[in-house]
Amino acid sequence: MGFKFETVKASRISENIAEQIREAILDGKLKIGDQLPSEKDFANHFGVSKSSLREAYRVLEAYGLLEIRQGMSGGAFIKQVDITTIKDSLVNYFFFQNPGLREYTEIRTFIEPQVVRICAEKITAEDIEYLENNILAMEQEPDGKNFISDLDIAFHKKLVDITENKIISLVVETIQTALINIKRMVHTDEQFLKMVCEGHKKIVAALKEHDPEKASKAMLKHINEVEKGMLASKNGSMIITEKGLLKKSRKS
Amino acid sequence: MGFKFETVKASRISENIAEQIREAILDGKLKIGDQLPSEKDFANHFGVSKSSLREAYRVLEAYGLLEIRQGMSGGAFIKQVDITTIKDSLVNYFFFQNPGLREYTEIRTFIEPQVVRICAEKITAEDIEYLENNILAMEQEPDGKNFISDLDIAFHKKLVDITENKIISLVVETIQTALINIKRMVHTDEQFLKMVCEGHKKIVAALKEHDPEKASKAMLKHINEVEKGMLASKNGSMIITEKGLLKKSRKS
DNA sequence: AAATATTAAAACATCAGATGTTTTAATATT
DNA sequence: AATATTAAAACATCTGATGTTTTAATATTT
Repeated sequence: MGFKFETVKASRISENIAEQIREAILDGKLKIGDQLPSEKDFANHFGVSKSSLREAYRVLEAYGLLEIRQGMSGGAFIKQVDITTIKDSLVNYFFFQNPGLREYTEIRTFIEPQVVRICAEKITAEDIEYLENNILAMEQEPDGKNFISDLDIAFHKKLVDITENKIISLVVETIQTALINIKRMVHTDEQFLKMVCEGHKKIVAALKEHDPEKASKAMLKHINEVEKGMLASKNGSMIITEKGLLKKSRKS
Repeated sequence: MGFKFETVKASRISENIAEQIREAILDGKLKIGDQLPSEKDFANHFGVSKSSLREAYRVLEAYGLLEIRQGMSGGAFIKQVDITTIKDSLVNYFFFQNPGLREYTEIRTFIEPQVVRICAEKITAEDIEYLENNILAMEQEPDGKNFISDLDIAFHKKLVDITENKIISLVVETIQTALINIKRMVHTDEQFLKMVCEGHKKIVAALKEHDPEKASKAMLKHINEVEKGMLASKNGSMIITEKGLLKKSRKS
């Protein structure tokens, strides 16, 4: 025939309803905070059973578009999709894709040096103060643990936020979160922590001088050092490799 | 208290079940293609009603982790999350974030010039043939329409795929898709189309010479030209601006 | 009068069981 | 051998009952 038809999925009532509501949101007909009718009323309105409507609500809730509250003044309310929902679905997606550490590092080396280039121009005194406090906190942390990870995420997130680019924010934050999950599995020693702090310090120093080139180079160096550090570190059951990311070497 | 407790959400049976299954997948206990018990059996196993189990299945389906088929040898099967699921959730997310055209262009200028830099080294004769055919097809297309968009996506996707970086692929493909949706709303004239083709040609030419620097510059120029072109184009009801992306100017 | 306790109602959460629809494998028919 | 029929497994939907949460209104106590 020279072309292919799209595959059609048998329409399920709940899907139909969920899609109608989603489209109403995307068309601007339903706004954040708007309350949908109660299960009973809405089911009647659509002429379907409560179960079908409830399934539609569950799906929209999974999309992050709906918040459902129990109780007297409860109900179904349109909600802004939050970044956690997105991160979760990316976790699901990347679980099957299983990117290598190299892939994470590569995209970071593309984006983050450019990010700090912009930061070098736009950064304010308060931003710098925030970053310096962040580094101090990281240094004073007795023995790493996961609190460090949060500080690390916060550091890179702060820089990205300065660019005021929501897409870049999402991308960097997501990668950062994924990397942290890997880091948690390996033993990050004193030396690794020191290396991270030093890297961050040099970046901030360059930003203080409003030197884009210097900041960019410092960031690039930092990212590559972190990768090297992660490849070097290991613990009993996990190994991080460039490809395959992490393999359980445990024989159970 | 010096710290904050996490907010707890009242546990719903369906959520509990969905999370258990999701974790089994992420733990590798359930593999792609594995079939879950039938609604009846699994509900019995959990000691819950069929409706609760069905709601859990709906949620997992929304996550893209489950495929449910009707019929005799049907049932619930573990599925690899596909990119469409992710794109859809990003559409939901960005609907509320509403990034400006500038933000899309900016991250493209970060990533894609670097992508072609890698391509300049790794590209094969077949790749080049594919890209050249893509450009030819685009030129021969009588009057734009949306077929062009698919070719445009395919062109950039091909380049990204050469890098063999699944994360970059996802990011670029998602941005490309989002941009296409915007492009569809404005009138892209003959001139715009020609500009895109010329841009693509120059990129391919540089790749043929395996010149990373040249390819990178050509890509950067192309991306910026496309942005300029989109800002210039308009139709009756839509205007594209750097910020706010697109506004309906229709007074209804 | 103010603080506290009780109560009622709205809305979701769950359950149980009946009925319908889809899909496929097995069987029967041509 | 090809086609048509049938049976069964599994999901899809419906109905209606009961339980749980939450809040607002009311009553009670101090």
